[in-house]
Amino acid sequence: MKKVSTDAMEQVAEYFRALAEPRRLRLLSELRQAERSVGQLVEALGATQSNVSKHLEVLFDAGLLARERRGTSTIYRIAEAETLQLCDLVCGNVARIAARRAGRDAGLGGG
Amino acid sequence: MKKVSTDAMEQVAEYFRALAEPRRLRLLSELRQAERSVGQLVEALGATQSNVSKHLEVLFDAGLLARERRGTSTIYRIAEAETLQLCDLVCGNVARIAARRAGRDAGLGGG
DNA sequence: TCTGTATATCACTATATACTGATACATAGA
DNA sequence: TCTATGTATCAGTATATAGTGATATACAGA
Repeated sequence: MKKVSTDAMEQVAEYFRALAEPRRLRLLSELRQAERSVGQLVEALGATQSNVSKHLEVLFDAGLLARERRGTSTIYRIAEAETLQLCDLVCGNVARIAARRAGRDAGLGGG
Repeated sequence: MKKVSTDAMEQVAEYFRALAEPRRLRLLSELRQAERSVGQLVEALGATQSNVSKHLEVLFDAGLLARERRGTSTIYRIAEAETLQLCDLVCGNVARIAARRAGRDAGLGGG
């Protein structure tokens, strides 16, 4: 009888929304390897500094990233290991869905 | 050295985007218990038929739901068990982030 | 075919947000 | 203080999408 409140539903939706942008996934992918400064991430993505900064803010606000100042730089890193676990799970789901579709398109799965 | 393509990144983002709406999470929550017709879901959510139908379409397009016609009704169900696993993982993450914030607000975590 | 029911889609409005260039803010060094 | 560098934020535009009521489509029964 586990009932999920509307408020919790909104928080979960916000969490997903933070992950619902290719650029932000790129940022997580970069940070997966090691912590990085904003400048390094701008370099890696080839986007504007303003844009990267804003995306980092969204991920930080959602609780996905942690940050720390070192001199004039801000260093970002992934806040929790579970975030990566989530990305892996989703990648698996997406791959499976793509495979299912491919099978259907080829007429293998039957309908 | 696992490199993720931009195309895959967009697909994953689309997957997350499908989950980034409270109403769609409500729909998944309903369908978690059992398969349902559109009408039943309209009743359960108290939303308009047009709105529910559109959200179901988004979830279906993202590969999260399966559907089947029975007479004049369309019956929707969750396509894969992994989808629920994902929601559970995210709920855990959100709860942990909320707890971390609460601790910080109360000045327990130190900064 | 005609009627009723269930669902999907259309036309439209309102809102959110991704993006950019310019600018403000913060820190380091001379 | 002045200059340089790194980051965050502002102002403005373009686009995506959530929401609605109205309408089209699909099926069941008489």
